[in-house]
Amino acid sequence: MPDPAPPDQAAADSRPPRTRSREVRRSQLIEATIETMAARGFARTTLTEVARMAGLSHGLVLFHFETKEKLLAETLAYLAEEYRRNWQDALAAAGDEPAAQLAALIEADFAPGICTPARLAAWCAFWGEAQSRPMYQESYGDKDEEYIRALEAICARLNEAGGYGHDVPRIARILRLTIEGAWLDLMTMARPYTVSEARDTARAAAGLCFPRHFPVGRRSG
Amino acid sequence: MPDPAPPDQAAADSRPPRTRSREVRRSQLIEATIETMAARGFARTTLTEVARMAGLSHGLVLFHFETKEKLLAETLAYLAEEYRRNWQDALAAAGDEPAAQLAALIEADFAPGICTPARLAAWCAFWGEAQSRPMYQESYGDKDEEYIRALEAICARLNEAGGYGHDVPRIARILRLTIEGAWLDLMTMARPYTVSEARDTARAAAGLCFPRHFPVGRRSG
DNA sequence: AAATTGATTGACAGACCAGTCAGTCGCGTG
DNA sequence: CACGCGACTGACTGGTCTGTCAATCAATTT
Repeated sequence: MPDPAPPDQAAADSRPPRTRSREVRRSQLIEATIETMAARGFARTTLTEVARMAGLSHGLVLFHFETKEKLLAETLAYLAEEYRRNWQDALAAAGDEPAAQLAALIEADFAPGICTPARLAAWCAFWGEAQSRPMYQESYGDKDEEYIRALEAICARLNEAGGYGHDVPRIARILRLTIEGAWLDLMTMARPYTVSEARDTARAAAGLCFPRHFPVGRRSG
Repeated sequence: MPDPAPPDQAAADSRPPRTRSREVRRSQLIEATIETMAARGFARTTLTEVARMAGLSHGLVLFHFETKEKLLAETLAYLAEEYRRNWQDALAAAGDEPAAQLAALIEADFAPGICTPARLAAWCAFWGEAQSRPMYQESYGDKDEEYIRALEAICARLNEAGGYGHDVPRIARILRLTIEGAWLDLMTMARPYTVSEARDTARAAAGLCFPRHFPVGRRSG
């Protein structure tokens, strides 16, 4: 029933306070969870720490999420959804050419909103714990499968257009592993390289797979 | 691993019992730690659970390792050393041809003694927690750097021999990411593929990088 | 202004866990 | 045989963490 929408920024706070506050708090607590997991890892992430990161009491975390388990599950779902929307939007904006689509996919995976230190670290933390928790695997298992399907479709079109004669699922897997791996290298490596170097590595892999579509870039401008 | 030490051999007990028993127990407890981490993840690995997995009391774990932290650190060091020796032995046995060396490296990474469900899962668990714990990163940071150096050296020789004109560090990184990624896919994927399919993917990546040395694989052998 | 409703707090309870310790067991030695 | 010593056990402790709850606060509504 609340519908008034004055576009004033101070007025934004005067929106229906109960229901809206609920969503604001949940997002805020999920962000705090990501930060905490990045800083302390999965095992040492406590509700008290999450609450302190958000500047709130730990009772409130339970008020909004009921259990710690649910908070973590929702945080993972939040990350997975954010990731999915990111590449899907990029793909939708890339037009119909498969080469442009693949380039857009690579670009999207290293976009600054997604490829953040805290988010990378949180992904790693979840990922390490997930294989012993089926509930977590579902959240990003679906996301991965969708991504794989999209990538294979693009590779199939490139493969046909260029007459490369590749084993499409396998070539798509090599590309995915390079992208994901470069992504995670940014987190793992003792001496990390830059995001743009990671992206260039992924592009180089695309060049190996489809040289006629991604001309092998000597490192020039 | 030449010495998995199957228990229940009366002959094994005839050796100096105190000192040797100490080593046997430590290995046994480290193996139990790997199993426990694979089954329950890092966060839910408790000393009591490790002890029960080994059929011993939890007090004994502390007797041999002093603290839980040290147990985990030694388990990670154990895994890292096992991994390192595996590929270095394979490399040493591969002769002088860089193509054979690269093939041996790939083969070694998917060898049955190393590429075990429990070991893969334990690696994942450590890996997810490590980025918030510098002490862990050291253990496998060194190992990784050694591996990278070896792989780059091989790639450099192949690159020169075949006149490929590759950016060597980058091409070596693509290969490493494919190998590591395929390795971890075995753990992560909701619908996992087989070890031999993972290995074939790594070989296919080698074929993309060095087609004249790794003729695009119809299945050989 | 009083009442209502939902958000928020912090003290508290119950559970669990790492680490301690006093004592037991088993084997080799004097 | 008795003694010593190292391996081993399990009850116990102190601390921490999750989850509960009654009280409080803020924003509407009556």
